[in-house]
Amino acid sequence: MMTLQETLELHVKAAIKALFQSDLDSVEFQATRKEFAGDVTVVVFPMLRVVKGNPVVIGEQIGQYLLDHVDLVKGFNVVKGFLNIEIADSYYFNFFKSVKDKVNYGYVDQTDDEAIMVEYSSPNTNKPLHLGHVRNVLLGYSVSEILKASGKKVYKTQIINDRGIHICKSMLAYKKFGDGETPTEDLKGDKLVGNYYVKFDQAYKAEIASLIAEGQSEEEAKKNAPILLEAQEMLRKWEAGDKDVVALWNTMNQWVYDGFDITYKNIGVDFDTYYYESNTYLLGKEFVAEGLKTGVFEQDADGSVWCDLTEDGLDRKIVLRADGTAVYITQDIGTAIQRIKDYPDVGGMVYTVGNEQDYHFKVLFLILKKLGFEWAKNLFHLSYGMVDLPSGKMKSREGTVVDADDLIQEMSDTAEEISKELGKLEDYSEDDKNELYKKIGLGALKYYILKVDPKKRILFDPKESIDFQGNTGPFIQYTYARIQSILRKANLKDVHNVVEVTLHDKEKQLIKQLELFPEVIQNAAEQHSPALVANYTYDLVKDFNSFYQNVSILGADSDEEKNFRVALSKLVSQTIKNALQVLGIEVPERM
RNA sequence: GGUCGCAUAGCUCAGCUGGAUAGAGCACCUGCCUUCUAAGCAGGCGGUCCUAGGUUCGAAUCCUAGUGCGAUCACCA
Repeated sequence: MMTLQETLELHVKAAIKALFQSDLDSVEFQATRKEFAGDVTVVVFPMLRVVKGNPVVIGEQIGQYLLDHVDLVKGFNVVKGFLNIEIADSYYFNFFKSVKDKVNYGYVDQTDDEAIMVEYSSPNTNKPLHLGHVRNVLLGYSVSEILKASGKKVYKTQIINDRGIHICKSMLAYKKFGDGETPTEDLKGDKLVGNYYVKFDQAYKAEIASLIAEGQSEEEAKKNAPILLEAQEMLRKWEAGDKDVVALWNTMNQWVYDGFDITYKNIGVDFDTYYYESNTYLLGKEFVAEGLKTGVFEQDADGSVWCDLTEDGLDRKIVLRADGTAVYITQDIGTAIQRIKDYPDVGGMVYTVGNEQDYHFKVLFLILKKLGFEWAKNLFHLSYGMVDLPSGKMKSREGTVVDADDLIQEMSDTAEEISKELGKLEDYSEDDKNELYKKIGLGALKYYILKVDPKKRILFDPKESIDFQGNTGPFIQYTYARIQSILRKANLKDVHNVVEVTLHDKEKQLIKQLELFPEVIQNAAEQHSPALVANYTYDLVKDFNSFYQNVSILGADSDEEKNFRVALSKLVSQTIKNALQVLGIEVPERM
C-alpha cells in the first residue's frame, strides 16, 4: 500500500509535468503547522530550480491540479511558498481501520536472519551498580528491544570484568578485615564486596599518609604502600592459578553475581548470554600472535606487541605487554571473536559503553578490520554521556555514588507517597499496591533517563527528585490507565464494527500521530536512540489527553461516534503500551 | 598541545535528511473536578538558538574560525 506522501508525490510530479513540461526529482513535504488550514504541506521553493516563476502562483496551480485530479485532496491554500493541502477524512479513517486491531502495531516481524549482538552493563565485579550503570543498562536493554521491534534478531550480552587488580583489592581487604562475613538478606553480595573495596582504599590511604610522614614522597608512598604490594602479589598468584586465591576469587565473584542478579531483576532487564574476561583474554592473546605473523602487529625490542595505526590518523596501540600479559584491548579482541564463533548468525555488534571510551572503540574496530574479519564493519559503539552529580563525578571509593538499588527504592517510595495523597487505590491489596508503586517509580526513572539523547551527559541532582508530572513516565502511564478505565466501561463488542464518522480535529490529530509510530520505531533502531521513542510517546499522550478532556468518549452523541472513539482510544493505549515496552516501562491498569 | 563530543527559555529537554512567527515540561500567574481517573485540560509570562564570518531564495540545523564545558591521547580498565 502506498503511503499518503508517496501518492501525493506522484501527483505533484504529474502536475509539474502537465503544467510546466518539467520533471521533478523529489517533492518536499512537511506536516502543516497548526495555525494554517490543511494536513500536508508541499514546499514550493525547491521547485523553482526547475520551474521559473512566482512560488505562490505555482503553488496555486499545483493545488488546483491536485484538487481536480486526486480524490483524497479536498481543499488547499497557499501561504508564501507553502502549499497546504487538506486531505479527506476518509483517508485517515481508512488508515485507522486498517491498523486498529493490530496488537503489535508499530512492530515488524523478524525480517532478517542476521542477528545483532548488543552488549551492555559490563560491570567490574568489585563494587555494586550505581546510577551510571543504570543509564547503561536502560539504554542497552531499550536499544535491544527497539532493534527487535524493527525486525532484527537480537542477542543481549555483557562482558564481565572479573579479573584484575581491582578485584584483588576487595579480596585482600576481605581476607584482612572480613572475619568470615557472608552476604545476608540485608547485605547483598555485591554490597559486601564493595564495602571491602572501600576498606582497602581507606587502609591504602592511611599507609600512604604514614609513609609520607616517614619522609617518602607522595609518588613513592603510593607505589610502596605494603597493602598495594600485597594486592599485586595476589594478582600474580591468581594468574599463576594459586588454589586459595582462585577459590576466594570464585566465592567473592559469585556473591557479586548473585547481588547483580537481584538488581537486574529489580530494574527489569535480562541477558541471553554472558562473557567473562577471564575466559576470553587468552583467545585475544592467540589472535595477537596470529596478527604478529601476518604483519598486522609488530613487536618491539622489549617484547611488547603493537598495532601501528598512524596511517589511519591514530596512534600506535599496545596489544600485549612486554611481560606477555594481556591489556584491556587484548581481551576485547578475544571476546569479539569468541562471540562470532559461538553465534555464527551474528553479523554485527553494538557496544553500550560510555563516551570516555570513544577512542578505545575506534581503535578496537580498526584492529578487528585489519585482522580481516568480515563483520568488523558492522560494529557500533553506542556511546553515551556520563551521569554526573552537582558535586561532579561519582566515585565509588569515595562513596559519592547514587546506588542503583537505593535509587529504585526511593523512586518506588515517592510513587507511594503521591499515590496515597491522591487516594485512588483504597480497594487494592497491599501486594498489588506495592507492585504498582514499583511500576510507577521505575517508569519515572527509566523515562527520565531514556528521554534524553544518549550522547548528552545527564546532571542528576539527588535533592531534586525526579518528576511525576508533565513530560514523565508516570504521566504516560496515567494516560494508559485512564484509557483502560474507559475500555472497562465500554462495550468492546461494538468496537469491531466501526463505521466512518466525521472526524473531530482532535481525532484527526490523534490518527496522524498514530500513523507516525512505525516509522519512529525504524528511526530509533537506525539511530540507536530510545529518546526518539520516548519523545514520540509523550506527544501522542498529550494529543490524547487533549482529546479526552475536550471530547466526550462514552457520552458521544451517537453510537457510531462512541464506538469510533472507544476504538481510537484502544489503539492509542495499545500504541502507548508498545512504545513503552521497548523502553522497558510497564503499563498499569489503574493508578 | 592533538583528537572527539556538547552548547536552544531561570531549570530540564525536543527540534527528522536546511523551510512558515523556534516548541514542550518544571517553576511562576489565570481559569476548569455534582459529567469517562485533575499524576489531567485550557491559557499567560518567559529566547541575541554560545560568538563572528560564510554557503542559499531560506540556517538553531550545513562549512570555517573562535569561546566555554566534558572526554580522551597509559605496558589502567
